[in-house]
Amino acid sequence: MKEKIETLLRDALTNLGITPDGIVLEHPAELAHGDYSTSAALAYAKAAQTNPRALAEKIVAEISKNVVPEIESITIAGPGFINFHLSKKFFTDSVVDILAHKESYGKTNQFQNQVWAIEYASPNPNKAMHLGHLRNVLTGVSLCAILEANGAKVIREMVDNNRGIAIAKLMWGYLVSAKKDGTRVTDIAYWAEHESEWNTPEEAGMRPDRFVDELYVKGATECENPENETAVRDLVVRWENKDATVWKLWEKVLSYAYAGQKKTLARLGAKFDFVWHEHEHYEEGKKFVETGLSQGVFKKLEDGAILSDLESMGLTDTVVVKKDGTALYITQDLALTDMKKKKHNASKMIWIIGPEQSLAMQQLFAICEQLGIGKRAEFLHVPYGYMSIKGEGKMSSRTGNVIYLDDVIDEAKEKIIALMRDRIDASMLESTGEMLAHSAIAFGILKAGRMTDIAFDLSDALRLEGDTGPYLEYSTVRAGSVVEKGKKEIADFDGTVPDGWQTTDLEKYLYRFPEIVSRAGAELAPSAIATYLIELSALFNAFYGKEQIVNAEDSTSPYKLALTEAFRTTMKNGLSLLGIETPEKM
RNA sequence: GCACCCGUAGUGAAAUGGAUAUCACAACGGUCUUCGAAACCGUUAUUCCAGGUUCGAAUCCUGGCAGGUGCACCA
Repeated sequence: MKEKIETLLRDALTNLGITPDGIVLEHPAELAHGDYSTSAALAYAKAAQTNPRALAEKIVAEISKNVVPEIESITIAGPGFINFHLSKKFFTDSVVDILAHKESYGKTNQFQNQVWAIEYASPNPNKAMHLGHLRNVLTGVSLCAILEANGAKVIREMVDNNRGIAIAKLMWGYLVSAKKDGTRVTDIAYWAEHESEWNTPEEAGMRPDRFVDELYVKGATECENPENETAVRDLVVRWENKDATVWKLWEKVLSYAYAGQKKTLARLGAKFDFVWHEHEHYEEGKKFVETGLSQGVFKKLEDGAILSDLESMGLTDTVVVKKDGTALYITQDLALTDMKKKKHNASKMIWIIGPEQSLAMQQLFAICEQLGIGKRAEFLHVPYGYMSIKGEGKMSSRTGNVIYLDDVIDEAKEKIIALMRDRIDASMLESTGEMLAHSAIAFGILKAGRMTDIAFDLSDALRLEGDTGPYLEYSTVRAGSVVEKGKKEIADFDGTVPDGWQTTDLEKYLYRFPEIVSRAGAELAPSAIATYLIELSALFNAFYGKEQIVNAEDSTSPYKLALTEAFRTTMKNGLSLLGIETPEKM
């Protein structure tokens, strides 16, 4: 429809002797101003040497020579805006279209035949997931869904940083403090022979991630004592030398970490096609550095460290290998990027990572280009705004100012279940509570612009009224039960506009959904979806309040039901692009 | 010092360069014997400052001010 009107405008302008170099056609903010609006008359008035309103009238006269059935009327308003009002039939047809497409309504093909490899989440396996991970995971889940809806083949990836000093601290914490009888053991050989004397998370009565979290903190604290720190460093060295006993211990603690993270990630809707484990590629990076050195991409400093040469790329330099010859994050990222690219043959590679990594990301991309791993334009860092805890300032795991994700979800769930207890079947409480808790938290984060800093307020995130996930879910579920009640009448809808029907604002919004999906994809903006869903729900709830939908006496009732079902379909599809599932009842 | 991000009602947020800046929370006042009140209807209140570009600026540019982040051998 949009293209159609644009063509009409372009032809009209050409006929008037104006060469249009671009036409702005948009949905006016006010529905009363029509369905599409253009400012072309304002923009081209000067070129036409006339005033905007006069030009607008000429354009309208020109367009009116053709009969377009979808356009009911064209009006001129304000300083010279031309407003297009679409016909009742157009809206009814769009409702029919939604009902026909169901789950696929809203899909576009703007990224057809493109492969996007997206890295997100990547929590370190020595800690339980906390609020600091939240925005990353939710943004990633949503963007993957949005890109898929726009036709891309999406590969979801995570990097598991499973080696190094932090993991060694966790191993040490487990060794010295997880023994069932509470005694302290530092001899790893003894552990290997008497594994069953150590607690499992179940035996300790803890969730595995929290078990790990506690042991890591214990290990980190122990390292304040130089003697212990030496022992921990020794673990790293022995691990790198593939000492079988150390590897056994390493695998043991990691298995607990993975078990915990897997659960939390699943609760947030995060799925992965590939997990890259650091231990499998961390040594590869140095080869790239050596190649780069011989090609003159890098230079060696007097102290032995190897430095980038990025001045020509407009970036500050960074060390790629330390003076002692050991690797840095960027060293292995070179190898990893190369591996990812070769594996997926991706047209676009995306890193969803916090904004503080911005410079490091640009450096990585630039170096990859210098080494011929890929072009800078194929790589994209997608950052997001900071999140602070309201009233407490920045989150810090060091100061113990940590809020665990599972606790937040559980708290929301408890509150929701209390509310639903009398209303729905007991067997559904758990799963519905989980869905709604997730929706409250996910929507609370995703409705904000991606780069907007958020002050996370726990009580605000657990809210159930207003601009919230549960509000959207409630609207959708309520629509569902109306449709259920009128399932006989809905069959009477014949796809035509009922007599005496006045087009509703709800219809004027429903058909825009695919445009919103397209914009969310182009701008990598989940918030575009979120904002649309709030507006759509408000329109449905107002419609619901004003109209009786199921009414045997009312000849428009079948269409109202069809409209309600179209709303429900659009909401479900929209929510799923935010990673949010809709329950049947709540 | 340099670079990047941000600044919108009391609070949290929205707004592809468009018309009277939108939504929610909070506050105040209404609406359940009738399809689900987690809802609806109404009232009050907002673009950091100064220039500039433009027919038109919360949005773009310049300069301030305030906040955040990063800047080579940490992860």
